[in-house]
Amino acid sequence: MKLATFNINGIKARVQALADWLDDAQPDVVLLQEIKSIDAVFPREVFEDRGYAVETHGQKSFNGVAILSKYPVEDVSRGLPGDDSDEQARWIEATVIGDHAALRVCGLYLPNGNPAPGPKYDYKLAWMARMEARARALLASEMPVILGGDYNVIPQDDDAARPEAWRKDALALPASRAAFRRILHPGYTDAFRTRVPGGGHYSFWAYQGGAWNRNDGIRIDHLLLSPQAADLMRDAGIDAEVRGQQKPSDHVPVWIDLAA
DNA sequence: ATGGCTTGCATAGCAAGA
Repeated sequence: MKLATFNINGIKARVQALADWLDDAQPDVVLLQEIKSIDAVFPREVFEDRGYAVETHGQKSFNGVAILSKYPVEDVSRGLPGDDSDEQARWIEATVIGDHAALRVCGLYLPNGNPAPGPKYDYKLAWMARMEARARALLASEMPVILGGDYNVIPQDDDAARPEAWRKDALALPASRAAFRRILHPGYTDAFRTRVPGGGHYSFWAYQGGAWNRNDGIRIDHLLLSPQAADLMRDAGIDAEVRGQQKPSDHVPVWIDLAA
């Protein structure tokens, strides 16, 4: 089973680019972020015609997450637990029934948090604390769990072409990195890191300043695997070439191959 | 860079992103 996460930066603007990548990469399960669409107008037929079940959790203009799956999907849950007043659409989870295992799959769009300090940064850290609680609860289920999405966290200096440029940014501040480690530490594995050590591998390049052509990127899209999911992993990678194609998102797909 | 692109939207300049 090939499972990917992809921040598409607006589904309306990215239908063609996303369809082209699906046809080329043939993922079985895709976690989408920043669909920037309400559920009612999400172009689900494009994906249903390709054999995907479509589950969305959108809102108007901003944020929004979705799951595409060629395998059956059960028990879909929308919204991150822990704050009933939070109306931002940043979390969706579902059970995907593979040929050999049932996986609990969570798609997430973690808040950016800039400018820091400030209320947006406070929201980011509070959201990460809620995610840590949910991640711990899922570990206790002993199912294979995948936490995939746009984390808006540069975990280490190796994950940025110019780490000094991000020193005071909400994506790399010590408190952001510590909160990321608190999610990881109870038992999750950063899938890409186990497969490819060292720097120079990114998942986002800004639209400004020729960032792609200068390879001035950051790695902020991650797939975290519970022990039971890590045991199933056969391979992991980043489809960086997608960033150089027509009308691209500023993020690219990050994927894993699972024996599931 | 005090944001140099890109997206969405009450379609005209904003807000938000990272």
